[in-house]
Amino acid sequence: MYRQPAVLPHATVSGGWPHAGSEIARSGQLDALIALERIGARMRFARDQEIYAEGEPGAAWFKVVSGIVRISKLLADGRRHVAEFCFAGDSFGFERAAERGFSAEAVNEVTVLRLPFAATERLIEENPVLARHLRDEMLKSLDAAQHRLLLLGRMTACERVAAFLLALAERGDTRQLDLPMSRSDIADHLGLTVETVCRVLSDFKRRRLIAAPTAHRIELVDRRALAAIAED
Amino acid sequence: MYRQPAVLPHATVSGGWPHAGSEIARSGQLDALIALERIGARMRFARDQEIYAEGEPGAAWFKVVSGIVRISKLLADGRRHVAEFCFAGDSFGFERAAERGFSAEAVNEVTVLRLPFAATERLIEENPVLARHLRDEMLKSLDAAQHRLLLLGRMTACERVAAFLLALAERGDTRQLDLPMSRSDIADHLGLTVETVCRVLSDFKRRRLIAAPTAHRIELVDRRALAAIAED
DNA sequence: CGCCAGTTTGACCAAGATCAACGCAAGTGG
DNA sequence: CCACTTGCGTTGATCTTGGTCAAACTGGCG
Repeated sequence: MYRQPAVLPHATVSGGWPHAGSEIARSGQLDALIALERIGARMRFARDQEIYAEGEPGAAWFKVVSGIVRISKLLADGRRHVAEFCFAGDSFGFERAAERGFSAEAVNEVTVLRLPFAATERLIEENPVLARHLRDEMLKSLDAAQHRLLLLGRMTACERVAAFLLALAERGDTRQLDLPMSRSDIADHLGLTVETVCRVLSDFKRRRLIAAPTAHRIELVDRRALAAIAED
Repeated sequence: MYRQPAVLPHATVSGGWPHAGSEIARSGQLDALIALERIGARMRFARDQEIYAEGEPGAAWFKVVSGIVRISKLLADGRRHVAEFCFAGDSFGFERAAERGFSAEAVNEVTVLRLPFAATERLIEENPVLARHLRDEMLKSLDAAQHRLLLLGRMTACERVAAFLLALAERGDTRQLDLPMSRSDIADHLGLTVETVCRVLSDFKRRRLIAAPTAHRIELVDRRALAAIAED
């Protein structure tokens, strides 16, 4: 559901198409990242600050350097939909339409690399490795979206929450994970209500699958059982 | 949610990045399609025949020439998830993983263009327009997936069915549309059960929003009302 | 200390799932 | 040509999951 953990400068990026993680192209991919670093501008955003808004023209795509970015959309009647949480190494904002269909906000303190479309386009002409890297990023997003489609279309509340926790754990890699996002962020991401998310978490606590010292720090006690719930 | 209608040889394809439909690149895009036609193999599939299976290695991507392709996945416990219906002009099967995560089957009589990854890779080197075309196809898929994420995450059964009908209508373009796929295909695509799909359709009939001479042919009587239900 | 936003819990409700018939049209075989 | 089967589609009765509404709790922070 979520992409590999990767800190930007030393990112483990995937190679050829369609195989991920091949060794051959790795150095080339690193070149691509260095090239991007040259045309990109680093920017910092504070908690809940807007990186771009729905409806804006949109002249650049982004790469998360650190922190978490929330890609979301507000419906007319107030319902909100959080399409994605982007972690360090993830790319976002390469949408097709002339106007942005979603807004991007910082969940916590965030640093991103802003990459203008025009400069990227130029860079691609002379650097085919970058084109491949970009394609790979899109495929990662696509994969993630497909996985989430399954989650939202066919899984129960428990399954969704379990899958969410496990996905986060795969990034943070430790069994102690912190969720900087609010419960309603999580709910809007999983297609549930705040109350349901709370109840499922409480249920997991009662069943000793997780422990929660604070609301935003969760320990995965019985990872195997969680995996069994999330299955697939 | 769904891409523009497009018959392959005369396809209206979109241009630069990220703007869709720009006139400038159209002829170039046509070149790309002609180039693809050269490396691609046309294949026919009968109703319910498998184009590729979940777990297969996957050495090619595809473009639908005619007919409808169903991209789906079967869960361990029997639940099924239909990720996408692909219509003439749509591309599918460019997944990142070494193994296919979904299977592709023909919904009705289907013709596809099979495009091996290796040959595509080679063609891209010498034909940057193709690279752009491919990127565009991926962005289309991504857009579609995002839209469906919203649908599955936040919309009611009525809203889903209305949106589905309208999306189909935009492709077929007439008010008379036929749904060659079964009710359970539709249900598994919308994250509902067969019964719910039936009930909603019956409800729409009762409210004179649609008429249904047969189960697989539906007339949109009050498109405006349907649009109001689907909203957004 | 008291306020405020976010979190948690409980009581109740409704949308949609499940279970069970039934209808209907297209085969199939006698 | 007609009984019989088979696979969808439709409808109804009932149940469950998760949503809604409301209230209590918690932890920062002025």
